[in-house]
Amino acid sequence: MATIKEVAKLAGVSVSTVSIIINNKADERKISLETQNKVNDVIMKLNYQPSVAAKKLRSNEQDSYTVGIFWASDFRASYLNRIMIGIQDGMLQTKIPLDIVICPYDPGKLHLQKKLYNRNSYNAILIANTTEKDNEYIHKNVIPIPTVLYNRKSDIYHTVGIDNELAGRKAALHLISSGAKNIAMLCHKQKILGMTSRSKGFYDTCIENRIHIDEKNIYNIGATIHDGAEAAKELLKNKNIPDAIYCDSDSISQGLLYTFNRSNISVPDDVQVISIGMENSEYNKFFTPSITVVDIPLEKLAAKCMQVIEGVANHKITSPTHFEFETSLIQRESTINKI
Amino acid sequence: MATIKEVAKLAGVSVSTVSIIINNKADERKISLETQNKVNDVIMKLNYQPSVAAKKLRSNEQDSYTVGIFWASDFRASYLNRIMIGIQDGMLQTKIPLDIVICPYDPGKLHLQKKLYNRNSYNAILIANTTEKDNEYIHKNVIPIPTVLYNRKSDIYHTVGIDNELAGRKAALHLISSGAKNIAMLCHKQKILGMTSRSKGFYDTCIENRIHIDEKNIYNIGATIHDGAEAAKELLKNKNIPDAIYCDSDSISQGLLYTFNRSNISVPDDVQVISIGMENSEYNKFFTPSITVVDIPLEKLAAKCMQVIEGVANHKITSPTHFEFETSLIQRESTINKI
DNA sequence: CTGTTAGCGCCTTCAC
DNA sequence: GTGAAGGCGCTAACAG
Repeated sequence: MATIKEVAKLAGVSVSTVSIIINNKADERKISLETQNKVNDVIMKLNYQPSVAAKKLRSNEQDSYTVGIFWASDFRASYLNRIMIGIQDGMLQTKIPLDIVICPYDPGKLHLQKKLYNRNSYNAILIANTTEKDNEYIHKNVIPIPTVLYNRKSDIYHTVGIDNELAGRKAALHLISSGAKNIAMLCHKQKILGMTSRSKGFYDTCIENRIHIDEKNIYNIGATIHDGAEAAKELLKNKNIPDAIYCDSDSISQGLLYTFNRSNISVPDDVQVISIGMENSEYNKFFTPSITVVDIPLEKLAAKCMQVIEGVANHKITSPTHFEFETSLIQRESTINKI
Repeated sequence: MATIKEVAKLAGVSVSTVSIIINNKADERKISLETQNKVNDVIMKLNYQPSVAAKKLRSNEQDSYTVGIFWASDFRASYLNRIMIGIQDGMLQTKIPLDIVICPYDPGKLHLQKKLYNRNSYNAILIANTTEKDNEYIHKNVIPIPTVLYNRKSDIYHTVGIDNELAGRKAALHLISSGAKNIAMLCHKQKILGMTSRSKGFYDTCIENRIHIDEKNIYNIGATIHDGAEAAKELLKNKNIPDAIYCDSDSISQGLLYTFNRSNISVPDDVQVISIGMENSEYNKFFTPSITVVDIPLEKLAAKCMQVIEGVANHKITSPTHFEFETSLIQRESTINKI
C-alpha cells in the first residue's frame, strides 16, 4: 500500500502538502489548483489509502479496545442477530469504548485466520461455533490474545456456554414424560461440538429410560428449514412415522411442521415435535403449531462473553473462567403435557 | 489510557523491558522474575492496554481497509443476518483486506456517532436503516468519508436500494387483481423512510384503482411478530375483517397468521395477506399458510454496497452512484391467484 | 503558497 | 539483563 511519502515524492511536493489536500483543507490553506490536481492524480495512480492505524495513532483520541468476533459463516449465521443483540447489551454495560470487528470464517477452516495469532489486530477475541477440527486446532496452537469461546469447553480459554448434554436430556425427559415410545432424532450432519453433546444427552437419556432408538430413526441432515421439510417427506415415504421427533435445531423442526401441516399429519396428536431453540424464540412461538423447545439463551451468553472480555481488559479476570447458563424447557403446542 | 512509557516509568525500568515482558518474551530475553513481577503489577495498577493502532503501525503488515457499518439497533436487527451474508459475499469478491467494524446506533440518534465525522476511524462507511431524522442530519452535516446509504435516497452519498414505492405498488396490484375490495394496512408506527414510501406506493395504487382505504383501516403498529398478533386481535374485536391485508414487514404478517390460525379465520379464503419480505424469505415460505411477499433482495443489496465501497477504495468510483434493485412478487398460499 | 520537523505508542536492533 | 535510539504513516505547528 502506498504511503503519503511516496505520493509526495512522485508528485514532487512535500508530505504536508499531500496531507493538507487529502484532508480537504486545500482551499483553507490556499494550495494552488495545479498542485492539487497533480497530487490527486498521483493518489489515483498509486491507489493511495490513508492508514487508519497511523491516523489513529496521530490523533490523540482514546484508543478503543478492539474485539475480533470470529463467527462461522455457514447456516448458523441466522443466530448472529441474537448474538449481536447480546453483544450490544454487553457493550452498553461496558465503560471501555469497544470496536467490534466481524471476522467471518469458513467452518473447519479457522486455521486460515492468521490474525488470531498476530498480536497486532485485536485486544481480545471471541470465537463462535467452532467445529471439532477448529477446536482441536486452537488448542494445539494457543492463541496469544485473551480469547473467549462461545458454547465450547476449554482448559486454556475462557468459555461461556450452556450444558449442552443437559439440554438434550431435558428434551428427552419431556418427551418420555409425555408418553413417547417410538422416537426419531433429526441431527445435524456436520460435527458441531455443541450439537453432538446435545444429541448424546438426548440419546443416553432415552436409553436410560428404556426407550430404544433404532439406528434407522436417527437422521443426519442439513440444518436449514428446507432440510427439515425434506426429512419429513422422507419419514412419510418410509411410512415410518414415530410418535415423537427430536430436532437438533429449530430450523429443522420448522421445516418438519411445514410438511406435516400439508400432509394431514397432526402435531402433536400423531407426532410430537421438540427442538433445541437457537433462533429467536419468537419464531417458534408463532409457528402453527407453536414449537416446544429447550431454549438456549443466546443473548445472555453473548452479553456474558462481552462481560468476560471486559473483565479481561480490566485485568479483573486473569485465569480461564467458565460460565454455564441454564436452559429452560418451554412447552408449547407441538408436544403433549401429561402432567 | 496508560502507555508503555508510563508503565516503564512507574516500574522504574525502560520501555523496552516492558515491551519484552508484555510480549511474553521475558524468559527468552532472561528478564529477572523480580523485574517481571514489578512490571506486571504496574500494568495491573494502571490497567494498561497496548494500543492496537501503534502495534499495527509498527508491524509492517498491510493496513486493512476499515469499513464502519452503522446499523440501527432496534427491531430491524433481525435483518442483520441477511445483510451480513451479503456483506460477506461482497467481501469475498474484493481483493482488498477488509475490516468490518459493527457500530450499532439508536434509531434517530445517529448524530451521537462522532466517529462518522472524525476521519481517524474508518476508510469508508455504510449506514443502514436511518430514520427521517437521521437522514436529515447526515445531509445537513456532510460526512467527510466515503459513505454508502442502504436503501435510502441521496444526492451527496452513494446509495444502494430498491424502488420502495414500486414495491408497495406491486403489492397493491396483486391484491387488486386477486379481487380484494376492502383492504387494511398494517404499517410501522416509526417513520422509517423506506417503509413510508412503500406504504405510500401501496395506498396511491389502491386509490388509482378506485379501492378506497378507510382511515380506520390503517393501523400504525410496532413491527414485531407479537405486534402483528395483537393487531389481528384488534381486527377481530372490531368485527372489522377486511378481505385483504397489507403488511409493511413480514414479522407483522407472521403474527397476523398466528392469531388467524387460532381463530378459525381462513387465509386466504376469508382474508388475503400480503407482506413486504425483509426477513429471510425461507420463513415466509414455510409458514402455514406460506406468505405472499414482495421480496427485497437484501443480500444482493448488501453485496452491492461492498462492491461500491471497493470501487471507492480503488478510486474507480468518484461521484455519487446509485443502484436500484428489482423487487419481485412471490405468490404463495396467503393470497389467491385469479389469473 | 509550500516545506521542515516533532512526536503519537510501539517494537527491534544494537550497545552496554 | 537492561537501556537508548530509530522509525512505522500521519498531522499540526511553525517557518519561510
